[in-house]
Amino acid sequence: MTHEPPGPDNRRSRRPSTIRDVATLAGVSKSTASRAIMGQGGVSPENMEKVRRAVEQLDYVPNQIARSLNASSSAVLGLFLRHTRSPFYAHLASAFEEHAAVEGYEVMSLASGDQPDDANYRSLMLMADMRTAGIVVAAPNVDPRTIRQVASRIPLVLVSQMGQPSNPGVPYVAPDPREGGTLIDHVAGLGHRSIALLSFSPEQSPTQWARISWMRDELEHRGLLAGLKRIEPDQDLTDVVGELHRAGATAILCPHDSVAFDALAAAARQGLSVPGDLSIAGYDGVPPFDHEVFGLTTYRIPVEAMAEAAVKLIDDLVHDNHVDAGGILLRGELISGRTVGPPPAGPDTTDAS
Amino acid sequence: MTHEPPGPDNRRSRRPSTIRDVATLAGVSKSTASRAIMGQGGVSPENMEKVRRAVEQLDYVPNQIARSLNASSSAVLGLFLRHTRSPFYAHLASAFEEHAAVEGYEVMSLASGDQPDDANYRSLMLMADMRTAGIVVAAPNVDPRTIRQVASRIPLVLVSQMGQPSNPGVPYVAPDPREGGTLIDHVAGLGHRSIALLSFSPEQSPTQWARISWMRDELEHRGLLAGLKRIEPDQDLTDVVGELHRAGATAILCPHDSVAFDALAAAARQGLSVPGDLSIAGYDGVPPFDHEVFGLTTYRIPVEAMAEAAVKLIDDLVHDNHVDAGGILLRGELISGRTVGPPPAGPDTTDAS
DNA sequence: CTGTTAGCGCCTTCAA
DNA sequence: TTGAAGGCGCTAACAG
Repeated sequence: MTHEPPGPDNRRSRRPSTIRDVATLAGVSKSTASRAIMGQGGVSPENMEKVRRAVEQLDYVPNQIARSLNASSSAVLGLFLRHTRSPFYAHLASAFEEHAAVEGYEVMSLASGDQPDDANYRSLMLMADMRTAGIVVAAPNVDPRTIRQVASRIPLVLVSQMGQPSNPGVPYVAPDPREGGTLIDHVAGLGHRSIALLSFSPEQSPTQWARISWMRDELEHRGLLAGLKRIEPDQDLTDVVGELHRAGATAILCPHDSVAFDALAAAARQGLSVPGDLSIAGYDGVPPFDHEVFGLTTYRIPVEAMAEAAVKLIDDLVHDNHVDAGGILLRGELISGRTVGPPPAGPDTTDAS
Repeated sequence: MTHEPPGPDNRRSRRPSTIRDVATLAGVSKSTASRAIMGQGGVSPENMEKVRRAVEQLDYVPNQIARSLNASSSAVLGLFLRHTRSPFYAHLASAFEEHAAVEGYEVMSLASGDQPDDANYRSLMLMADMRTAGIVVAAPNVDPRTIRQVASRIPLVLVSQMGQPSNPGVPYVAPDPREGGTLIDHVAGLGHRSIALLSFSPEQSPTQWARISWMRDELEHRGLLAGLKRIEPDQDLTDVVGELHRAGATAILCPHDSVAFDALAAAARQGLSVPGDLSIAGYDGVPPFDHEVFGLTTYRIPVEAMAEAAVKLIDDLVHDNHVDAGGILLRGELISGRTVGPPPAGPDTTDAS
C-alpha cells in the first residue's frame, strides 16, 4: 500500500471568511466593504473594484443569519409540516416551494412528526428566530394557543386539510367545507343506501376526524350510515372490511387514499370484488394516489391552489397589505375512478330507481 | 351586523422579549440572567427564582439563532433534498428526521428543486450560516465542487440513490452498487431474453442515469438488451411502450416506480396484459409504491437504513469521531410483485430451459 | 456569586 | 465618499 496523499480532507479547515477579512484585504473599512457588497452605491469605483476582487479571492459569502439578526426580516419563509412522509404534505410542500420561489422566497421546512406541542412551539420559534419573513403552518396537531402565540410575533398563515380551523384571527387557506358532500353525493347518487366510514382517532388527526365526523352526521341525516369503524395506523383491515360488508355496507369511505388502498387489499383478501361487491373511496386525491392506473375514486383536495393562495397570503401579510381576518376557501374536485360503482343488486333494491 | 370586537389581532404586536428584558425585570445583569437560564449553576437561589419568574411573565424564549451565532454550532441538522415531492425523498426525509430526533437533533430541510447550482450553493451556505451542526445532502444535482466547498466548512454527508458518488473525501451513504444486477437477475432468470430500459436524460437525474447506464452495459454484456428509450418527465408512454413491445421486448425496466406505473397505464392502453404480454419493473420500492395492492415488481432502496446510517455518520463527524473517508454501502432487496412474470411463449423460446 | 467587557458577523446611523 | 461607533441577542472570559 502506497503512502496516502494528504488528500481532500475529511476534516474542516479554514473558517469562512468574514466581511472583516474582505475589508482588510481590500484595504478599506468594514463599512465600506459592506456598502460595496450591498451595492447600494456611495462607494468610489476604485474601492468598489478592490472589494469585488477581495470577495472573489476569499470566496466570501455574507452570513445570511448574522445579516438577518439586525435586519429584522429575511427572504426566507418557514414551512411547518405535520409529516414529511405523507404524499399530501409532500405535495403541498413542493407546490409551496415552487410558488414561493416565484416571489423570491427561499423556503425552509421543519416537520412536527409526533413531537409534543411544546416542541412544536420551539420549532416555530426557531423559525421565527432566524427572522423568517413569515411562517406557514400545515400541521393540524399544533395547539391553537401555540399558533396564536407565534402569530402575534410573526406573519403566520394556516393551511388546513379541511374547513375553517379554530384559530380566530389567523388567516387560513382551506378546502371549502361545503364541498364535503361531494363524495357522498357521488356514492349515494349511484344508489348506495348503506355507506360505512373508516376513521382514525381524533388525537391521531384532528383534521380527518373533523372531516369524518361531518360525513357521519351527513350520512346519518340522510339515513345512509352503515357505521363508523375506528382504525389504527398500519392496522390490517381484512377483518374490518369483512365485517362491514357482512353487516350490509355496500360502500366504504376512507379517511385518506392510503387507507383506501389498504381497504382494497383487504377486500381482495376477503374475496370481494371492487366495485362489484363493494365500493371503496379515498380522500385527498394527491399524486401518486391519483394515478390513472390505480383508478381510485377519491376527492381531490386542491393542494396546488392552496399552496399558491398560502404564498399570496403570507406575502401580503409580510408586506402589510390588507388581509382578510378570515380565510380563503377553495374547491377541490371529485375524481371518479373505478373503485366506486353501483351497489350489487340485492334483495332490497326495490327503491333504487 | 354588530360592532366587531377589537379581536385577536391580525397584525403583530409586542416584539419578542429579549434576555435584556428579563434581566431588567428580574433586576439582575444580562449575564446572570443568561446563566440562570442556561441552568449551569453559579447563581444564587434568589436570583434564580427572580429570573425564572421574569422569564415566565414575559414568555421569554431564547433566540436560538443569536445563541448559535457565537456558539459555533447548534443542535440543528440541515437536510438538503433534491425534491420534496418524490416519495423517495419524502420517505428519506421522514426517516432521517426520526433518527435525528433520537440523537437530539432538530432537522431543517431545504429543497433544491430545479434551481441552478449557484442557488444550491447559497442554500447550503444558508444552512451553514445558521450554524447547523452538519449538513446531509441528498440531491444528486448539486455540483461536486459545491459539495467540496461546503464540506470544507462544515460536517457534510452525502446520501445517494446509487453507488459511490464522485466526491472524493466526502463520506457517503449509498446502496451497494453490486446489487445493481438483482433486478436483471430476476427478470433474466424468468427467461426474458429481450429487455428494454427507459431513462431520463443525464441532466434530469445523474443518479438514475448512472443506474440505467450500468444496467444497459450489463444487459449488453449478457446479450439481453432490447434497447434504451430516452423519455421526458410527464411524457405519455403509450407509443414508447407500444414500440418497444413490437420491437420484441418482453420486459421493460423503469428508472423509478412512478414511471413504472406510467408504463403500466400505457401497456393497458395498448391492450397489452401485464405480465402476460409484457413484464414491467420499477425501481425504488418506497411507500406508497410498494403497496401490496399494486403488486409492483421493483428493487427497494434501503431508505430507512440509509437514513439511520446518515445520522450516525453526521453525528460522528460532528463529534470528531473517526469517519471512514469512504462511505457506507447498504443492500436493498428485490420486491417480487405481479408485474413481472415469464415472457410470453414465442416462436423462438427454444433455448429457454 | 455577580456585573462588566468583549465579540459572534453584519448593517446602519453619525460625523468627518 | 469614508471610517468609527453602536447595536441585533446572546454567551464567555474576566474581574470584582
